[in-house]
Amino acid sequence: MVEDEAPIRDMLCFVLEQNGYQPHTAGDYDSALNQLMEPYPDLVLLDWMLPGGSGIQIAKKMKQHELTRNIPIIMITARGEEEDKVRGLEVGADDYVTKPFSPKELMARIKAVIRRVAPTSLDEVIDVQGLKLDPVSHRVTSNDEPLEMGPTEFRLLHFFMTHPERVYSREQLLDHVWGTNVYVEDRTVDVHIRRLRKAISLHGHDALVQTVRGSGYRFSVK
Amino acid sequence: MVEDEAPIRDMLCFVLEQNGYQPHTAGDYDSALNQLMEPYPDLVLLDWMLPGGSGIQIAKKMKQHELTRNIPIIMITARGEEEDKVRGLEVGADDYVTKPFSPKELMARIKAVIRRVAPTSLDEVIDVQGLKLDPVSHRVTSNDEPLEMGPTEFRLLHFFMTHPERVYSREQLLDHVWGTNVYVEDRTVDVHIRRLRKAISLHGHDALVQTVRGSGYRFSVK
DNA sequence: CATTTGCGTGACATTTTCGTGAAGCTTTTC
DNA sequence: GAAAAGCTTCACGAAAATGTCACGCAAATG
Repeated sequence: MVEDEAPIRDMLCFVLEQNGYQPHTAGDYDSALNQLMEPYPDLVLLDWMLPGGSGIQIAKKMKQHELTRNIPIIMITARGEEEDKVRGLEVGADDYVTKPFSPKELMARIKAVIRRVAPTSLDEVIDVQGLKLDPVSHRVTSNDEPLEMGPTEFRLLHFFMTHPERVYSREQLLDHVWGTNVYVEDRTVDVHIRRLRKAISLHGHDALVQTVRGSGYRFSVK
Repeated sequence: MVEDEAPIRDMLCFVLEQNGYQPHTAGDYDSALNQLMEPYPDLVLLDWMLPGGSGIQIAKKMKQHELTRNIPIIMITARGEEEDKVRGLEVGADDYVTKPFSPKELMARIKAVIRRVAPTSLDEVIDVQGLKLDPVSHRVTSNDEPLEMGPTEFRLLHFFMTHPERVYSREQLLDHVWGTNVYVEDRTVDVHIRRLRKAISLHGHDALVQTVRGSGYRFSVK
């Protein structure tokens, strides 16, 4: 949370902790950028009205660097500051709340953004019915037997396992797994889906990658 | 979407369809007003710079009539036209975007407006008497038992469940579920209605899809 | 009650979509 | 710098989905 006024910081911290989050705060530009890498946040609450107008600077910096580009941003604007909203959304903020806002509204937006962007937390071993993926060691096992796959298949599986129970079109998968602004044919996804299925088919785990005809693919336990 | 320039219309249509919306377009005042009632839109994207300054006229007309008063409006303005923005918000626009705008910004605003106006019905599981539809995972269950159906039947059911207790003619259903400018026979709807009923008949949920003789179909709990 | 109108239903041809193997090219590895 | 591995595209066949029609039944009409 980047917010220069201490009372508001405290209030927000209280609300966030009440809801099970672990807020880290920053009051100015430098402090905010320092905390981007350590501790790496799941979401940034960014006050747009920082002294010196540095809110937009922070957002821009985040979008420039690979590691912080995908951290979702919710910006906090004052009512009526329409220009700020426009610029914020242009820069890539995912959502915004307008001061004054109710804690309930803020929580709803945080949950919505996190659910959309990163349903599962990072850097922990993900286990779905014995199919385990370790983002740190870059290993995948099926009932503790090691599996082999290419880099793209690994990223694809990682994305799927952190975003389960949700349909993604081929273009969305290209955006999330390949990266934005990559000109690759839609159907290329099919081939990697096939390779991924083949790679994790050992104990029938290929059934987790499901085709949703006309829409895309889904990673699901059901 | 009311926009007089065809290239921009096409671009916006493309973006909207990519994001799962079903845009209907109008290029002028008359065409726009005609489409307000049929097909009844969930949201109006209104270009403020229509020839003859008729953008504001459309907004005024909408606010005068009972049935169109509550349809949210997002207006599209040129950068710097502050007076237009002020007048637009006075007349009752819910939000605005400034040309040129990024697709991401437009989508964020559309979602924000829809969420504010109709908190439910977006990305949430819809449950009608045990018949559940999850727009995110693209799943339908009847008393928690999974149901199978084709893409068209899914879209049809999704439309029905978000617009219950209201009769729709075959042509209206074609507009909303198939999309504009599709030349398909009216009677084709019958067949898909039948397939939908069959698909959700597990626990008698087919009774929710009702025939209104001479008028069309209705999704209703009564 | 006879007729007309509107709707349900099964079948079928066509189109769309997806899985799959192979080939060519690029990147990485040793 | 050569070999291996990986990525992308293409082509083809299989499967699913779609649109249309014909027929029969049921509801409205008068």
